[in-house]
Amino acid sequence: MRVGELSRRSGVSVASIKYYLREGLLPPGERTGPNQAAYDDGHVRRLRMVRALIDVGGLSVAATRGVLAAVDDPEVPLHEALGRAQATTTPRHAEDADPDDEARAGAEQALADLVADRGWAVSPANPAWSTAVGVIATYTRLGDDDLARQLGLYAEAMEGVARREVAAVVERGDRARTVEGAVVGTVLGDTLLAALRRLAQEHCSVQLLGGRAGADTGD
Amino acid sequence: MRVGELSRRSGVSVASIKYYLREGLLPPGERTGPNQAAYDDGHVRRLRMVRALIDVGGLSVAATRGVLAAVDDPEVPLHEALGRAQATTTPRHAEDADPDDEARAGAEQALADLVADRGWAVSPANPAWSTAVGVIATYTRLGDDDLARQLGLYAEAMEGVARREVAAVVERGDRARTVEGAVVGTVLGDTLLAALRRLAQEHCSVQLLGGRAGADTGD
DNA sequence: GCTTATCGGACAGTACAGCTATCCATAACT
DNA sequence: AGTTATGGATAGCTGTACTGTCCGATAAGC
Repeated sequence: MRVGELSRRSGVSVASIKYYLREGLLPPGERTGPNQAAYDDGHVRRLRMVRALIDVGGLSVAATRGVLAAVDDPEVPLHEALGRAQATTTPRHAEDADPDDEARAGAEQALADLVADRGWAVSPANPAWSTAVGVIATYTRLGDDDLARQLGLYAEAMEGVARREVAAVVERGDRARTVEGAVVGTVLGDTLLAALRRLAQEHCSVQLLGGRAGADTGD
Repeated sequence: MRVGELSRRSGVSVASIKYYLREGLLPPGERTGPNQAAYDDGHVRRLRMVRALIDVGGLSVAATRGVLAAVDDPEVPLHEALGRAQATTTPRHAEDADPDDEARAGAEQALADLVADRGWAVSPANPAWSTAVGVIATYTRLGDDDLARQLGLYAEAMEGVARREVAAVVERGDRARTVEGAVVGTVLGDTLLAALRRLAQEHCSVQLLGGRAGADTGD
């Protein structure tokens, strides 16, 4: 198939397909002549994945490229591919380490304690680590310590989720599909969890505060 | 205090403060002359909150303005303010309802079943509803049904989190602080939960797959 | 009282992301 | 043979989030 059909089948405009080709999100088609190329179902799949990561997962084009690179490279062992995919999907909050930042130091300690309590084997080099530290620090800086007190609860909930997710990922055969599924699951899972949290909040809020559900029309 | 000091105390440049004033994220200072105004600690707090929502929570300036509008309006009852804050912080995935979209219809059903199973009292008008439907539909469209099978787990985890969060919010006095805390908790909580999920995944992945932690340096 | 820094306000300009449009020589359908 | 589509390159567009510059007015230091 050529771009026209690829576009029709994927719902992505030809112009955007060309853009994704340029940006390396979509591998070039197989050449059938000096200026002619053919695409296959793999391209349709890939295109759908790109749109899912960008539109639903909210990744940037650059982050998407990073994720796909990890998915594609068969050299990389599974657990590392997952880690790398994770790393590229975790937005980096630079923060640039203000040396005497009390809030951040406290947050770092709080997270270290939490991890120790739960017996987690994690490395502070994981970008998620500094993201978490940043959030905790921000929260305490805003003068609210609720979130800090709920940290254990959050960690427990996420451990339960992660355990089942990792187990589900591991018990599969095909590496390519495994990595792909894990990546999509990680990225889309964030969005899904956030949405379910809001629905659960609405439910609990109705229960406790009475009245109608909170989120009528918004804006 | 005037802009210069406000800038120093908040770490936000004067130019950005002026921008936030123009965009209505920061209320104008109290006028002390035809072209002179004074700011107070409330402005410092507000500015910190703006940066937290934008930098850490990843909200756009427009979304931030919506959130703050809900926080500020004392007419709105608490549970509705929370809902509206929620609505504005839930990114709208337009989707524009393709009429015969099988995946979406199935996803809608799956979510309805889930909500019924758990006995949640939620309205499909909640923007989080259509976000969740969109994610589930995308997942099935990508040909993977793991996430769909994990839906119940996700919902359970989020219900546990939400129950404690709502309880924590309700038991406070001051309305303004309550709403503010809830908003910040909702927005920053998303980021924190995502980060903790990744850390938990790393831990579980190390346990199950052996080898080093997955997220060494990334990209 | 005079100088110099700072202020608020308005508006133009910048940087980047993510497309979108146009052009052109070739190739494919009809 | 003529219309339409293709690959490839490059220019342009739209939106977001600032940043820089200019202005006349004011405040602060001497």
